[in-house]
Amino acid sequence: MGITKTEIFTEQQNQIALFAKAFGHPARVAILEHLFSIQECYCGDLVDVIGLAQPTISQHLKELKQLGLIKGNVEGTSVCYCIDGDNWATMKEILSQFLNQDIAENNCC
Amino acid sequence: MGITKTEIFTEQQNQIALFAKAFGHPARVAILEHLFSIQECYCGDLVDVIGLAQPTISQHLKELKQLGLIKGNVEGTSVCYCIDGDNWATMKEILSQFLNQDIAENNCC
DNA sequence: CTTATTAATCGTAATATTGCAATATACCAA
DNA sequence: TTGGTATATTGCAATATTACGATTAATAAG
Repeated sequence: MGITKTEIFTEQQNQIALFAKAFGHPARVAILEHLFSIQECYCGDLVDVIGLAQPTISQHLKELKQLGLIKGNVEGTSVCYCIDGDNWATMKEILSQFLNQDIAENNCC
Repeated sequence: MGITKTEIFTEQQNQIALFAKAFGHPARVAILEHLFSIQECYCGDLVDVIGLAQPTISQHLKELKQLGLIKGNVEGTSVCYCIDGDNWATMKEILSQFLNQDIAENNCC
């Protein structure tokens, strides 16, 4: 059916999945890495750096913005994007808890 | 087009995206959380616990296994699944490096 | 051998995602 | 006002994902 049954999962499980999905495409990984490395940049810069069409980059930026991971600041005809540090920290905390679960030694495999 | 242009991204960016995609669905998050909490379990257990149909759970297990995050051990007609500790640690290292990037203080937003 | 049990696979429907051309919008400069 | 620039939005085609019924495969039990 292509539709995820979110209602049968906990809010925490859905939230982890939502954040993880943001990193589930290399273009969004590349956008975030670029933002980390140069602090701030414009949509057009990302189009040049990454090599996808402008509407495609714009769409990926929109998803990251809707999740709160980045912020956009209008400067004339340009929009300057950067990481939203507070929300990034929150997301990091949620994902880290999931990643850092303790692994048992004696299991079936 | 629905197809990701993996060839224009670095191997590291694609790998982060691949791992993140594994956590991009709450059913797989739930499967992994359950495996962490009880160390090992059978496919049928997960069907009961999570509430998706058996073929659906089997499909999610297959994806996690292909990525190397879990292992399956055949026991008669059952298959016992558990976390693959080594590969989990590798994945955790790769994702942590991405999540723990330093955030600049003075940016445009 | 027959039957039950468990999980994998196949086939398919419904929906989501990716990517881009075309267009729209918003702002600036002359 | 006109033209240029930067980004967002729309519409659409191609592909991927999610979910499950039906079936198959493999083993165990009687």
